[in-house]
Amino acid sequence: MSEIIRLVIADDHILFRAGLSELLKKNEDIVIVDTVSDGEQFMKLIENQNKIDIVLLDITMPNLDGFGVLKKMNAVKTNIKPIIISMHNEGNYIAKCAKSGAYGYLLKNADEEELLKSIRTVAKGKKYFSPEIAEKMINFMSENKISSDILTTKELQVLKLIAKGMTTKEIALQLYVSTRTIETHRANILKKLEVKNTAALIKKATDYNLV
Amino acid sequence: MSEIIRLVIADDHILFRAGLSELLKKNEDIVIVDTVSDGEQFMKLIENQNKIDIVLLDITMPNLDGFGVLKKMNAVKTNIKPIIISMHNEGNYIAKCAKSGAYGYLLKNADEEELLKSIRTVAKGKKYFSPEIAEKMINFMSENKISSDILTTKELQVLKLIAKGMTTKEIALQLYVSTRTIETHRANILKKLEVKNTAALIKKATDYNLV
DNA sequence: AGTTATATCCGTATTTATACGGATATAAAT
DNA sequence: ATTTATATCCGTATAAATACGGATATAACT
Repeated sequence: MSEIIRLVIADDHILFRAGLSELLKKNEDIVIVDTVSDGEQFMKLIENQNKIDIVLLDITMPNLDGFGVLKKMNAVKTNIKPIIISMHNEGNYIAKCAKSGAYGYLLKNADEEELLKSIRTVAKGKKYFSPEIAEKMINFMSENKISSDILTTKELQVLKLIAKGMTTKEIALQLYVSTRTIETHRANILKKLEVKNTAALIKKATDYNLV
Repeated sequence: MSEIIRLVIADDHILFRAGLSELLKKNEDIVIVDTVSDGEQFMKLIENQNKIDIVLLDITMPNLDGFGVLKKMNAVKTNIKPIIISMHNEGNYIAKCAKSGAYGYLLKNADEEELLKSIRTVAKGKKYFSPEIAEKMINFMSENKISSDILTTKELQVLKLIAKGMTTKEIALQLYVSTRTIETHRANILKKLEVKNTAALIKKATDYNLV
């Protein structure tokens, strides 16, 4: 806890910003450098002021939202580590933030302990995603698990080879059957998964984790 | 801590099984119903014995591995909740397990606290993935963010429409350009992503989260 | 001023994939 | 014993995708 953590809060809700400041102020190792109410203000801030370790970043903000900030920060060279604070708990959002360079993701109803834990973990350069967030991600990822038994084993085998980029002819050779057989399999697979062509097939198959 | 948690360990490493048993035995709310050394044994066990709440499941086992067990358990009606214990910390594995119905995922070098926490959380019917695991998943998800800039915006746009199952002709109509233009785009996309056909393209595109 | 990247378009040809309408053998299920 | 599902195969035909070879206009970068 020796090092001082310099922190900025970017959130358009005044009360939330204030409450968060008060709450963090109590900790000797954390200094609130500034608070801003939208992404543009934040970007202006970091142009002049680069002694910032962490920004607590809201997703939904006017002018420039959290995603926008993440994007711009990727372009600019900076070592400010963003932690997303959001009401959205859909795995959708979480993955998107992670990909955009977020170091953490907190729900607004997270408790103080969780908040401090994430700040201190991220300050050390490590990413932190709470078990609760992990659960959301898991649920998001495991939603799509239907239709793994509507295909026969042969069809599934063929599907996997298609996904590897093999043509009908190549598959037929490898499986020691006629190309017509594979053609029939393909037709049946398309029908069963209710798609019209290979592109949609592979999209669906990967979405549903069949390949 | 009131309720008794009935637990089975499925792992082919004798010492690990034993150690785990000893460790868990100390807790009054946990009872080790049995320990087995492979998936087949476990499946036989649950045919007769259904008073099991949780199984600690190793991924790599002889005869029938952890994935196989998860799969079979999906088919059979049971309320045994599996927690994966694995040496693999690749997000790859974790996501696969989550999709196959795992309630938790622990690394073999997790500490006692973590283990108990996950067991008790899962016993309550909630899923539990440790922050460490969450981090791996995040890293895994954000690893594949390459090549989102090797495609031009137009190419990316076309790629997304291909993934939706649209044909070259349909895409051309929608974008008010010639089919030849879309053909060229397709060719360039294939070349850039180093794939030979649509199937492999969509596979790679989804893997790398481009669509 | 010259290169590079992007987006657009075309000809010719071949290869793959899809559509439609069949068939047969086998094993499992009722 | 008959139906059902699976896996295999074929003819004919069209649609779509891929492989070559080009080209032009524009904007951006050096």
